[in-house]
Amino acid sequence: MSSKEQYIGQYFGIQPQLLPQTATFFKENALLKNEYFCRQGRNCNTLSFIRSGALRVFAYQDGKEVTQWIAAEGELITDLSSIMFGTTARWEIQALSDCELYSIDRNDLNRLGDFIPNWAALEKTFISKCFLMLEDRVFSFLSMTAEERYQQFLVKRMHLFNEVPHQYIASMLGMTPETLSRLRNKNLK
Amino acid sequence: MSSKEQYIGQYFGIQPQLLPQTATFFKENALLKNEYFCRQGRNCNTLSFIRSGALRVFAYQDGKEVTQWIAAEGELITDLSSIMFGTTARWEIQALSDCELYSIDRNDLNRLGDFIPNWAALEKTFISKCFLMLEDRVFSFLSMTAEERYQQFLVKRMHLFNEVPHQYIASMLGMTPETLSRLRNKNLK
DNA sequence: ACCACTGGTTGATATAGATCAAGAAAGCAC
DNA sequence: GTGCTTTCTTGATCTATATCAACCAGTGGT
Repeated sequence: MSSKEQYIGQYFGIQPQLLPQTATFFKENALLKNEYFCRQGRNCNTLSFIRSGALRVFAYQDGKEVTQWIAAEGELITDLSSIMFGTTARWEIQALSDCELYSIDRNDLNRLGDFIPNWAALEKTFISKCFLMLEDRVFSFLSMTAEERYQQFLVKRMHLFNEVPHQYIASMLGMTPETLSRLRNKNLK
Repeated sequence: MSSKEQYIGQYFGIQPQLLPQTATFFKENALLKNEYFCRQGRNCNTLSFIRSGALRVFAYQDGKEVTQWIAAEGELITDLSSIMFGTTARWEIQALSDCELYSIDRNDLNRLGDFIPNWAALEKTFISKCFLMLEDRVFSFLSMTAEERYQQFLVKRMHLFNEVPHQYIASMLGMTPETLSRLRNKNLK
């Protein structure tokens, strides 16, 4: 089984016999560091598995960039509103490093339902899991200090520290780079 | 068309001719103030439209109650993880006032797919919208001050101020009741 | 009417984390 | 390597918001 098939199977729980056919819909492509996967206000018609590299989802607020999320190897990236509802994208999505992707466009994504019997249900399941993850994230802002969010991040996604600039991690965690730096320092001692 | 059918049609975009049959799955029931709709750690097998009243979704953190969400008239309430995946509930959900509900249980919810052709897709759409709402909420914690979140809340859900204790709204917005009180005071002048 | 209870306000103080500013390190180009 | 840019760290200060504490205003029960 190709790596591509493994990614897809893992994410959506597609029956093994349908995997090869499903996988043909996903095309390999690449992004160079700093290239945009998608621009706010334009359409984003692509959903991709990240085979290597990392991307950051952000938006501007009062002239500053606020990082909403960082997606890395083995994860999915898209602008959900655009891919699901055909709206313009809510987010800027930019490659933090050279990226290799397996990508499917909006039309093909919708066509998957034609031969995967329970495709809508699989999508529903997938989006529900994303919802629960965001629910946890909201709760972390309601109930935790910056230091606790940092600790939790260490446990869940420590590997990102070696892959992407810390300033973006700080922003994603709702703190300044200075605060993140101090927390790291404090924890090393 | 009954009010029940209107609620359901509005939320899920069900074809008018299927509405009466769909509506029969939803049973009217009521909760008294302070009664629990669902308890953390137990199963939550119900999804309900709120016909009147309000409920609060919360969890305990360090012995304190942290309010994740408040749902009011015209909105849906459930513990998504429990209803979707059959897990135990992540949240405590309690009536803030006497509530009238239209409720469907997990089995019937799954049975809706048997005669509503594109039911899974409708659910997918619904959950996606919830996801986008949470995305906005996360962004509000990343990029806004307590005062700005309060202002945004005023625009979106001001009516809740007259329906539920302010301490829960404060918690949901990620601030203390004292801070909310001061912000309100400041804005009246 | 009275008491008890819950919820809201106000003031004084404390503190986590932001901001501002200056260096230090680490990448990257040539 | 040498310089140039980007990122990270450290220190000094400031500020939004939390905490603690007292008090006040409703509301429901008896």
